[in-house]
Amino acid sequence: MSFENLTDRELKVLQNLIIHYIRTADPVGSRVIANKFRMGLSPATIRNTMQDLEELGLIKQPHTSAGRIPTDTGYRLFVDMLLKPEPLNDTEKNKIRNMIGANKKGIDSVLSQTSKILGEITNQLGITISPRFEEGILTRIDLIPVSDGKLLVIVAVKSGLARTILMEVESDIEFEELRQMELILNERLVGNSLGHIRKTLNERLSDTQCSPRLLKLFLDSSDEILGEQGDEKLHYTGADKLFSQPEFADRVKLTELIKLLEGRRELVDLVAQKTMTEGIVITIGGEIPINQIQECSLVITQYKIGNISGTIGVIGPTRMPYSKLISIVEYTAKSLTETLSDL
Amino acid sequence: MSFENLTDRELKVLQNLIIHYIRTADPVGSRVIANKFRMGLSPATIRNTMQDLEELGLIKQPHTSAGRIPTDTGYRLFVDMLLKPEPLNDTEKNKIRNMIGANKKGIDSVLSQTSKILGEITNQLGITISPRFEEGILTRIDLIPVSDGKLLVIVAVKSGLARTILMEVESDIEFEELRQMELILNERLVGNSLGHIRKTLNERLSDTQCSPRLLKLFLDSSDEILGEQGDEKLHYTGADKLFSQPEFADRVKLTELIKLLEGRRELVDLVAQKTMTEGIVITIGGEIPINQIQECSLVITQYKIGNISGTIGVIGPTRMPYSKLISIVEYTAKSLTETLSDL
DNA sequence: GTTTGGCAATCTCTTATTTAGAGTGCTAAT
DNA sequence: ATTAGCACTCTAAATAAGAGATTGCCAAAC
Repeated sequence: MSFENLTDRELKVLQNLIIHYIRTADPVGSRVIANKFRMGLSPATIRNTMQDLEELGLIKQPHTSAGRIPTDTGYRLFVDMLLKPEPLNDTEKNKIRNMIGANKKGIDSVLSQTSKILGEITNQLGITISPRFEEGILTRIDLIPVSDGKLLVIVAVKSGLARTILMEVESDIEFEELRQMELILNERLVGNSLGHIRKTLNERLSDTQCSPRLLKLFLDSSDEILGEQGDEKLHYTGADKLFSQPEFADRVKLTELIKLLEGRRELVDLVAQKTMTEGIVITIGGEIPINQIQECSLVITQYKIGNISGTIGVIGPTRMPYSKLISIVEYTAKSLTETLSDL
Repeated sequence: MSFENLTDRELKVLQNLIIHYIRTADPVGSRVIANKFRMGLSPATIRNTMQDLEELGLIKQPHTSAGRIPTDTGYRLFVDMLLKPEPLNDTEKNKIRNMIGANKKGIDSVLSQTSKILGEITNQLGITISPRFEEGILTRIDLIPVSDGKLLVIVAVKSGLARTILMEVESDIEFEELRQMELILNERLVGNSLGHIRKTLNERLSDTQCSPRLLKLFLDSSDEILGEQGDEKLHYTGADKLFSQPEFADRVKLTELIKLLEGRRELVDLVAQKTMTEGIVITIGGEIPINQIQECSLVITQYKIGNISGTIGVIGPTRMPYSKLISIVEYTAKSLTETLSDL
């Protein structure tokens, strides 16, 4: 359904209604809109307009004789057409930047810290997902024997990120054997993205004449080494913020949400998929393909470390202050990208 | 206060009361104890005994005309003297072992999985804390230049655990310089525990004649490299289990608990401290020095990986099935230790 | 043709009131 | 020492009553 021929008045009423509802969480009546927003119209007139909006499926009544609340469709229209992003003031910007910069002990801790900031200043659930290593361009592989029978594989990608994997090997592997393998790997793989390498690994290494057992080991563990999806780490902070929101008054919903968060996988997949594109992505209510959070919205965006990207954002009830959140998430991603390129 | 001169009857009544209360979460009245537990005494007699127990501070009434519930002291006595550990059956044992073994992609994922098991089969909040690296005996240090200006430090300790730290260095460090530093570090530090090394680092390296700038860098980053407290990772799973318990009916308590969990640090410190000793440690209610969870109990124990130890256990309301939990936590720790030494 | 005031109707939310039930503590009898 | 009996207390659930909000619609006003 297209809403292009909505009158100005209808748009204005919808906008005010949503703004007010986001603030108060109470169904909004015609009187409130007429008085609080000084539209120069009587409640009765507003009522008529509201009836129209309801017929269009943009707002609804929880029950007769309550005011109206926005539907998902209403929020969608609001977000797409009526929303004016609320810029951050300097205090807020500084707070974000300082908090992200405060703790530079590695990317993981920065991300954890970032989810905390997001949670804190948005009053929603802040989430961060670690970079999709797959996208990284391999710059180097090292094979280091540590203790007996252990081999440490170091996969370094552009922009200084590195992953280490500890592998089990037969204990009688010769140093020279390793050296040679290392050489071949670097020769043939460097410069490509891990994801690409993983897909084409067999061909790339097919005609080598290095140690067959090492080769086999490497091929067998390729998923682990090169990063098969599933190792993106999810950080979330601010669950307590959601608890105090009226939409989570229902214990069952709360429980479901926590289960989802603790399960991680499902959420990571969802978010990762939604954010293949650049810029802020907003997903509202039923647009989310996960049952447990269909009364929630997602505001997410990408951050970058080198040419690898990851995702940050917030989850909260559909009744969330989108205009503010967009600015916050955007700025936080920007700051995060900067901080990460620093280190 | 000592409770050594409690009569058999008093002990028995206390025991039954606690057992029943743990099951039902309802204050237990004299009738229930007299009838359900076939003590051969009338409710009136039980009432008298209960009055004694109340005077001793072992049980209390939520209000007149409710039954009694145990106090923290009561639980303590119960745990120390009256509890018969409930052995696991084979099904349970298998489930634990299989689930831990199912996912061997590195210690972190095993620990995460373990917290999940604990949560699931105890119906409490399962927690795991990663090994205290400090206790590890250094077997080797590698310094590997990765990209320009990045140095990867690999710290390997006994039992095949290794930690990697990515460091910033000046980009014109020579290979030979590194090699030499590496040699010296290995020579002087290997064989000691990281914690010990950290404390004595300055003396140990004082009279070396290796690259001064590398030395300085290393000394400056020693905390990061050798493991200053603070990097023990906390995994927890099963928060939703707690939500459905009546003791968390109060939203505020729930919120506080979540905040605590998300804060991590405080909980890690508490648990780590409680578990310096071997064996199961049970901490009940007010014995916990954290306000937010004073109506909770902790059942924790150590696991080992090589000679390094970490902690696992459960958190739940003081009204928890201690006798079962002890067995579960104990067996899980044992299985975990085995699994970890495998890999 | 819009817009508005008026008003009955509807529904929720809050607060009281009542009632039923459980458990205690005490006393007197066993 | 144990127990039956009983008045008393307090909670929890059910019911009732009342207050408040908002709507939809109609007829009047602009």
